[in-house]
Amino acid sequence: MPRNAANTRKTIVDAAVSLFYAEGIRRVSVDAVAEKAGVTKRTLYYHFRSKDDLIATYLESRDLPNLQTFRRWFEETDGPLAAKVEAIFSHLARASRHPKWRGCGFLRTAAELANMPGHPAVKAGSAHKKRVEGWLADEIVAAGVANAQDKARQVVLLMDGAFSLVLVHRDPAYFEAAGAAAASLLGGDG
Amino acid sequence: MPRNAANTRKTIVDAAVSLFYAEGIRRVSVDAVAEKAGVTKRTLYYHFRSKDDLIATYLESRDLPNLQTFRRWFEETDGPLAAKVEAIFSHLARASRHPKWRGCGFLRTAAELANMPGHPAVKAGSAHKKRVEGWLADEIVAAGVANAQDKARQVVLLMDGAFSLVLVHRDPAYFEAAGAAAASLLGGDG
DNA sequence: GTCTATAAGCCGATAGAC
DNA sequence: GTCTATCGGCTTATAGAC
Repeated sequence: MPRNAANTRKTIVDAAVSLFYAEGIRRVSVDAVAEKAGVTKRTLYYHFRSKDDLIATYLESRDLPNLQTFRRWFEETDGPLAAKVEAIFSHLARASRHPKWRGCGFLRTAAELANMPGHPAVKAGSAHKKRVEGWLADEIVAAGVANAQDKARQVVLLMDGAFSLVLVHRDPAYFEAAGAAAASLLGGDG
Repeated sequence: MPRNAANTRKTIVDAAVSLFYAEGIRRVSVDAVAEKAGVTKRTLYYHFRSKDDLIATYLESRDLPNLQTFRRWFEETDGPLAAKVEAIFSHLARASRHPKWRGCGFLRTAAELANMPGHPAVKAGSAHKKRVEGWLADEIVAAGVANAQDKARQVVLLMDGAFSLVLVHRDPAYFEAAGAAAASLLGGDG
């Protein structure tokens, strides 16, 4: 594959994704991203205005892939709505057992940038979370369940609560408990 | 008040609490904490082994005060269990409107230290969250509601989900929605 | 126990060559 | 568009005086 500009840019973003997720955005230096991408820092600054720009690009690059993963887990599961939603939580529980799991990159970035509410990366996180909530609402409507907006919001509250508490306690049981609660409110026990 | 050792130590911890919560633990330097406390860096390092030690002390110092605030909000509210628990969420929604609000310090620290699971500060956060969950379970038992453990866990999932999503979206409505959901599962609508 | 001073290295960002 | 080289400043932590 020829090394053109778009290609180099993607290589840098991939390196940023890997390092920022693994170690946190403040802990990872621009030098480290450049080295991992196999380019010099000067090249990195040719493609990105600043480290903040790179951080925002990192999260924007994860929006669609993460949403698609949720959709796939949902669609691959047979049964009623409650079972399909609960399957998302079961997959997250399994993922959280992996030694490289570090919680939700969007939430962790918002936590690291809590003193900069208007930061583009925080906005990217907000947009992603809204997209997930909106998609869930659409699926709940499609399943003919009432109060879809309220229920979608409760599901994402449980999901992001589990992301946070599993990160704190390192105990996947919080994903299981959240999944059971989500299934229950979607009529999974009826 | 005489400036003795315990006094100096407390002054340093107070400065750390204020700065670490406002700006994040990685963003705040030891120099900044020492300056805010009105001591030199050498004095700070006399009282604390390292910055990590100071970070852990910061969170440990917030365990009891935060729990006591929750208890007070709960006890000051008249009515059934569901209303008393929902009041906690209403107070959090109000607090989150303050311009200096930055989410939950325990969750934000766990997010910043996600690559160091055994860090003493993360353990302090885990202990605090367990204490809140345990206290809620006790109150649910005392109110004679069934499945107290499961319900306490669902309440903390909703609460920490709201902490996270209000930080991302800067929208207190997530605290209100979480409070309504918590009240509902505790029989508030029955 | 608190001070002044500084070590030793990493940080984000830039200059200028080609 | 990518390179080599480096700036000025900030970082955690320590040495030695009193």
